[in-house]
Amino acid sequence: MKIENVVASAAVDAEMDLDKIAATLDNAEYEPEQFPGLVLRLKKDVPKGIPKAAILVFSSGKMVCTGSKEIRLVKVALTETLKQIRKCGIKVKGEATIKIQNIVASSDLKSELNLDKIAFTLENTEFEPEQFPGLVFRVAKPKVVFLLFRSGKIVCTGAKKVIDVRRGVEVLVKELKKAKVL
Amino acid sequence: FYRLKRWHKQVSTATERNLRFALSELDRISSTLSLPKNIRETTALIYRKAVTKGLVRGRSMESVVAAALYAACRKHNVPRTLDEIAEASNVKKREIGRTYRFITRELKIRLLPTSPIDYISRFSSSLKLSPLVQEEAIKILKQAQEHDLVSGRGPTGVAAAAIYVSSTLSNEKRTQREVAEVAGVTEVTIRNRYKELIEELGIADKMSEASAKDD
DNA sequence: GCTTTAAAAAGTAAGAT
DNA sequence: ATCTTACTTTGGAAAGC
Repeated sequence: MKIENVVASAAVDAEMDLDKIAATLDNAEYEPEQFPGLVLRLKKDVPKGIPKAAILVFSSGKMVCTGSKEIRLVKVALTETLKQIRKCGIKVKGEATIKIQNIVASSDLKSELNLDKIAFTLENTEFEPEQFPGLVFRVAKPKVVFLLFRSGKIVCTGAKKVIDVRRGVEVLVKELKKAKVL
Repeated sequence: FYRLKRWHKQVSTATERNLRFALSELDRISSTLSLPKNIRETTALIYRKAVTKGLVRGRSMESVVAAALYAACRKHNVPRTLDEIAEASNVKKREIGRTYRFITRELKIRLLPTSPIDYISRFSSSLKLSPLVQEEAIKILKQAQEHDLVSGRGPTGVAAAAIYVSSTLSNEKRTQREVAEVAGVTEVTIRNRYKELIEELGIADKMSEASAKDD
């Protein structure tokens, strides 16, 4: 499995002056009429060790970090975000409290899938080719959702821990084998 | 007691009013799509179940009617595309699809994916193709199913490709543009699907011979 | 429910060349 | 005809409508 994206929420104990940040940083977008959060885009900078990510900053000091390819990089991105915010003259104490909210991963079962048969055999699935070419497979424990494609490529989303992705794949494979579709 | 009585009365009145509006909306969409009575009845049945389960809360009545209609057409094997229903109603395609998946999940209605075969007669009629060409298109689709060339692709695109191939193989040729028009897909899609069909089904030679000739 | 963010899968679409 | 860009689906948080 390859992690493609990590979404995390974070918070710092400080009020954010979004107008001030938007006026100071050129990598920030702020359209309060459209969305209450300020969008801060970090571009990948290998020498500085900065990963690509997009951070939504709210006036309450709460934030959302998206786009990380590794769990570890969420903290790196948020640390850089606070650094830039402080550079705007806003005082922020300490580090942000981080909580991973969603992990998106992809993989390849290395076997073509008969989605019609899977949809017909398993109840926890949805398959509407007119609307989307992938089959939706919901796993209760761990609570994750898979998108299965006829090529055998799969996407896992909804996981809050990396181990949930692994366990989810185990459940998925077990179910597919039980239904003799893999 | 009076209070409870009045509450019942108000609820049933509100429900009836909702149902009346829903049925008039259903009639309006049905007539623009000229759908038969049995489909309107199935749609009304699904809509009533949705209301009973409180599935209309939080979304527009129109979207639920449109979604129920989409489901009813599929159930009777005379599918209308989301685009067609979106055009006949004032609901966006995306919203109808979401609502359809929602009520279908909640009411535990499981419908098989739409088969391209169910689109053949309607598309062929629009193209004024003979029953012979239609039957050939259906034969191609059955072979396509065996070769797993249907699953995961849009049903209308596959149906359009089959019609394009069968008409090309006959003396009732239709252009990709004409077929694309009635099927509501692009010529690029027909091209992608029909190339896959003739290659996998081994009728590529027959196709190139046929397209070289005139009607 | 919606709005905004990011990313993958595969199919389809639209506009440009 | 082919390329590029973009939209469909899945999941989750943020503040406000």
